[in-house]
Amino acid sequence: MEKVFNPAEVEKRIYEKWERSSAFIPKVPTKKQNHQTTKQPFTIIMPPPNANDPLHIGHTREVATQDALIRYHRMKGEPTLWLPGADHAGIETQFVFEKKLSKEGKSRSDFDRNTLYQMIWDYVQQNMHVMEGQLRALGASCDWTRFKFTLDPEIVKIVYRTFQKLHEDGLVYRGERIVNYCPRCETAYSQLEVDSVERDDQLYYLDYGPVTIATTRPETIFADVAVAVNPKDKKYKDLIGKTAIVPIVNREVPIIADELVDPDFGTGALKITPGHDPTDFEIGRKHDLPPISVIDKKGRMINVPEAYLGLKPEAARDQVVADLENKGKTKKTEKLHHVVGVCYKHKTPLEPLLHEQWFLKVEPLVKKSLAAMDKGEVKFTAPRFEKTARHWYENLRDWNISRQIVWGIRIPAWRCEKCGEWAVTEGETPERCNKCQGKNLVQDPDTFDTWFSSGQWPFATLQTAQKGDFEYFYPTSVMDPAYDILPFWVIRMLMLGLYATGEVPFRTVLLHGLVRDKEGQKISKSKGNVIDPIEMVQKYGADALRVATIWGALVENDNSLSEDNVRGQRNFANKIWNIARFVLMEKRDLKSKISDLKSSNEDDRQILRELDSTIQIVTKALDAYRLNEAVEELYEFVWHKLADVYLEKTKSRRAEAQPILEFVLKDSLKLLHPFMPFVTEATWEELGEKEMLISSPWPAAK
RNA sequence: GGGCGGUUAGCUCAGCGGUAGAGCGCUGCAUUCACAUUGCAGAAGUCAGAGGUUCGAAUCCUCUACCGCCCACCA
Repeated sequence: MEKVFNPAEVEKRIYEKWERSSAFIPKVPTKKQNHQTTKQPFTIIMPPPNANDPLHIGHTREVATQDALIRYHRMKGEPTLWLPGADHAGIETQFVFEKKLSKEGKSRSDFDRNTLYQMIWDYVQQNMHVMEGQLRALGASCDWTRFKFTLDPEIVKIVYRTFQKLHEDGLVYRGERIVNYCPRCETAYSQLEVDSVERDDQLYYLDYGPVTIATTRPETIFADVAVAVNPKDKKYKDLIGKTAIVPIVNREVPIIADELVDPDFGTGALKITPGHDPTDFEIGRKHDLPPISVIDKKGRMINVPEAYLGLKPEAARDQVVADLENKGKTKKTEKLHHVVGVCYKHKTPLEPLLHEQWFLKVEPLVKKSLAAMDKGEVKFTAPRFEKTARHWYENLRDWNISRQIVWGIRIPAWRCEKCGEWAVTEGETPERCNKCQGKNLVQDPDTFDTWFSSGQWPFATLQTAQKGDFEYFYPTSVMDPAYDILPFWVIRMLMLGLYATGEVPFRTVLLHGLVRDKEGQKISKSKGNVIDPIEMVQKYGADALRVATIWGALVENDNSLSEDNVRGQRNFANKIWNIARFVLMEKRDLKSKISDLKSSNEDDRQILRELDSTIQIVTKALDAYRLNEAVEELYEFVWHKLADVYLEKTKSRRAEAQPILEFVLKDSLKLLHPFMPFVTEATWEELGEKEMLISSPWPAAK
């Protein structure tokens, strides 16, 4: 044995050995066996990383966490499945690709839809293997034979089917609504893809005849259809039912009453612009006032007097403000500090616009999800995340699932050009319109929101991986993404999983924290504190990096990663290796069994007692997802109790202690294996064991 | 404005009702006998503050002060 454990030399070989041996593939019992004494399966569907991106340090923690659970349950003899995959990450990936195009002086409009799609497809295929190679380098013991990509045809088919079912059940509808539209990205976003920034704007008090209204967006006055006041507001009581006059265009509009108006804001009178404001849209619908659009999808003024036509809204605002002042219609202005929605990609202000989209009616699905949580069918390891999930469900609005991009699953809906009726299918082009028999059907150019398809991931993967997988492995055991995608993904998986299968998609939700830098700062490119996991693996070994991401903080909490810590864990791996070197220096009795371990020596008895207690603590900690506790306990036992104390004491009676030393080392390797798979397997090899450690049984306390 | 957390040794964090813990860092000593990617010894904390519950509180409750994170259609 080398004096120092060299991870770079063994990791690749060991990973290949595991993979070749089919150790990652679960042994699914036959039905007959399953009725007897076979253990329950343990399943984790891996949150699919973005196919186009290399893994970041956060993925290391995710892999370390899930792989530890997977290896532990596998060693306990449960049929264990960890299903890997990749996500097409619609908007993210299309934007990265468009950036690349723009560097070449091109844009998406230079290509037709199919060409663009194919180009992105090729680009993603090129990069997908990077991520897979990195998962291997980290030691992820996932079942590659069941690998899935969110755009695999069989997955797409499932997504189509779900959409069609939702449509049939009336849970999905086509609606013209105010959506958050980014004129720069030329797509609409959902509630979740909107960031907020605080800003100072002018609040203009404008003369609308009998009333004065306050607005930050004077350029939208061309789209005004009413003025609204709160019905309880005494000062306007007599004006309700009368008319106000929109300045510049001198249009008469009704003065209406609606409780959505806050009497304490501005003058208590609100101009109603249903085409460009969500609240106004709602008020407009209640009062049967049709919306008018004066800003188009490229962010230009339309349907307005010549002087403003084609201007960007900001320019139009300046113009309108000037004209209002000339006409003496501006009563006063004041500064307003408020929050505006911006595009989460570019931070450009979003334009609330009318747009036809597919919406998912969320309420019935929310109800079922909450009920499943009430009944304990899904459990959160941290109560605070359950609170967050409930809070989300209670505030969720209908979900806009259409995106105006190419990269994704195209919505299987066709509109009849003749009568306007929509036909939704499981993917095949319909022959004719169901309503008018018209033959001219045009497919919706939009694609699904990525989260709509990934929300179906647990059942979509299992229904298409191998025959019988869904029946055997679903509902899965643990779902473990980072907590920051709880609202994007977890609550959607629960809703869609319950809807499509009638069962929860997972029994336990374990949400892990983020990896931060050594000062506890968030890791970001702009801060320049990114840590490349592969660089760390090459320098210190995968085991060291993995343990460092688990060490020191609860799974659910954020964890600071410092290179010092990684180095410390590398030292620990070396310590393990050197304990084995010490043990192997003595001639060995290969026949020694546990039953031979009756020793009257007090040191022997003590280390065996301590081993027992370690087994108990580690097992209990793993069952409770307290990985840091398990790892810290093992570190203490192996380094300080075994190496520093016991091993030193055996030096005076070396041969006699050999069976105990060997026994304790082997059990220690088993206990450490979920966390440090490479060094433990490499050491196990040196001990001359026939069976691989990955397939060895988990130790039991006496 | 709403929600969720945090405040424990220089740093990063465990502990969550019974005499303050870990890793890293720091200070001394040891020097090659498995490992210097080492060993031994050590310094270091009124557990944010104030009240309360309890025989007993870092741990439970209330309030206060800071610090985070998430959400939000007062135009």
